This record gives sequence, C-alpha cells and structure tokens, in this order.
Amino acid sequence: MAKRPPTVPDSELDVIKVLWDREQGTVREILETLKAAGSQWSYATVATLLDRLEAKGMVTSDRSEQAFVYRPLIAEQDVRQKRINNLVDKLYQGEPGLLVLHLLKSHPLDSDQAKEIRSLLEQMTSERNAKG
Amino acid sequence: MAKRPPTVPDSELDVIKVLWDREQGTVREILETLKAAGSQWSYATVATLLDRLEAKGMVTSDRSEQAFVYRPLIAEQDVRQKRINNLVDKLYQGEPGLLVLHLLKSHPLDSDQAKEIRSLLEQMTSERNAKG
DNA sequence: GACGTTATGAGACAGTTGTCTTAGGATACG
DNA sequence: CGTATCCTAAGACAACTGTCTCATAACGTC
Repeated sequence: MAKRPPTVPDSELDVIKVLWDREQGTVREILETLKAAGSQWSYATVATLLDRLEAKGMVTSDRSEQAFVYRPLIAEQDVRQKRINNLVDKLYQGEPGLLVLHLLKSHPLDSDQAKEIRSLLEQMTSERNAKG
Repeated sequence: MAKRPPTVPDSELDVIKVLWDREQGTVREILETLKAAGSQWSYATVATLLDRLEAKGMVTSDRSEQAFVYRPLIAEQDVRQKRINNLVDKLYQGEPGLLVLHLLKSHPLDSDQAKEIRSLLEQMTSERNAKG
C-alpha cells in the first residue's frame, strides 16, 4: 500500500512559516519567534518538528555555527498549492470555481480586495477574448 | 492539554460524502457506491470509518432494518467551512481575499464560472454601495 | 580543568488515521 | 433444522501527529 506522500501538518507548518519569514534560523531563534507569537512549545518540540521536516526534505540544516541553522527547501506556494488541491478535490469536485464562489458568498472581503479581484477577473476575461 | 476538537479526515470524508448524496445508507450500500467510484476498501474499513464518524457525532445510526442505517448529522457546508477556515488561518493570514486571489491566479476557471463570479461581485459591490 | 549553559540525540507516549482480520450473532432459505 | 450469507463487535497494527523528558556532548568562563 503505497506509502503516503509527505505532508506538512499544522504544527510543522507553524515552524516552517518562521523560516519562510526569516530565511533561516536555529531551533532557539525559531522557538523565540514562536513564543513571541504566543506559542507554548518547548525547545524539544520545535527541534522535533524541524527534524521531521528535514526527514521529509522540506528543510535543510547546516552546522557552521554552534547550532544547526535550518533553511526551508520548499516554498509557501508549494504548501498552499497542495492544501488547495486537496480541498478542491475533496470538497469541490475538483472545481476551483466552486470554491471561489463559496468563499465570496460566505466570507466578507474588504473593498480593496474586492476591487483587486474584479480587475483580475476583467483582465482574465479580456485576455481570453483577445486570444479566442 | 485540551483535547483536539473532532475533525473529519479524508477517509471519513469519502464515506460521509456518500451519505450526503443519498441521504442515508447501510455499510454495504456505501461500500458499493464507493467501489463503483473506484475505491478498494473492504467492508470492515467502511464500517470502521462509520463507527468513528458516529463516535464523533457526525452521523447517527438506527437499526430498523436488518442492518444499521446511517444518516449524516453534519452538512457538507460545515466541513467545508472548517477546512476553509483552517486553510485561511494557516496559510492566508486569516484573509479569505488572499485565497481568492491565489485561486484565480493559479487555477483556470471556465467562463461560466468566471461570469458567475463577476456578477456575484457586482452584486456585492452594489449592495455595499446601497447600504453605505 | 571543573562548572554551568546550551545544543543535539534518542526516544517515549498518547491520540489519530488508514486499513484490515477474525470471531460470533442474526437471517434466509431450502 | 442446517447451511450459506450478511451483519456487528472487537480489536489489531503500523504510520503519523503533537508534545515532551532525559542523557549526553560541546562551549565558554573562571
């Protein structure tokens, strides 16, 4: 039964997000950043999470300093993409448009974003027209 | 450490989706439906998944016939909502608009949907204007 | 060179998920 | 009634997640 492909669960996500923000960091630095944001995790928890991320090839570490310095190997985009695809496949019949519709109906947007979305849509439509 | 709130993992989701479609069903009926859609699960797997869903209060069962008949207690909307909220919180800074933007940029829509989205947006905008 | 500070390694442990086996009870039908 | 069929119960088991403890190794300081 084909081993499941590696995923980035929520707790690991919190850790790698710090790396996306600051490009790199040691366990302690990440821990401090997370603490500042309200996390209660212990040093060991963060270290374990980084280990697991490394085992999955999502981050690398390099020991030039006293402590390992971790750097992300995957981009936030990749994780977003995976999560979206899963959501769309599982709950929106593979139709991203349905998800968009649902989002617009159930979640209020601020008007800047509404504007941006509209102009993006117009742009897409005119491109399509220009081509077709 | 507060127990985690109940979730509906992917495998259970496949099962409850069948119930959303047909309102209710026995283990065997669900199994057959899933098989028709390409699943390889055994009878026992489906039964376990239903048990777990029931333990979490997501479905009920009622034995009037020979076999238990299961019915969903939660709606697809609920699960969608939870998954979206998680996605938006974890990867879009709590801003649904960012997710919409991302979806539009990275996933092509067919033009019917594009139209629908545009008109929904227009409607929203005019409502806002009418009110404000 | 002994001592405290920090870092790593190893691994524990419970809860969740994905999937199944097996034993035993109820049903149906000859 | 005996046998084949279908059902439920019980639980197994490995992989994954969420968290942590503890031993031990390296570093810097007096």
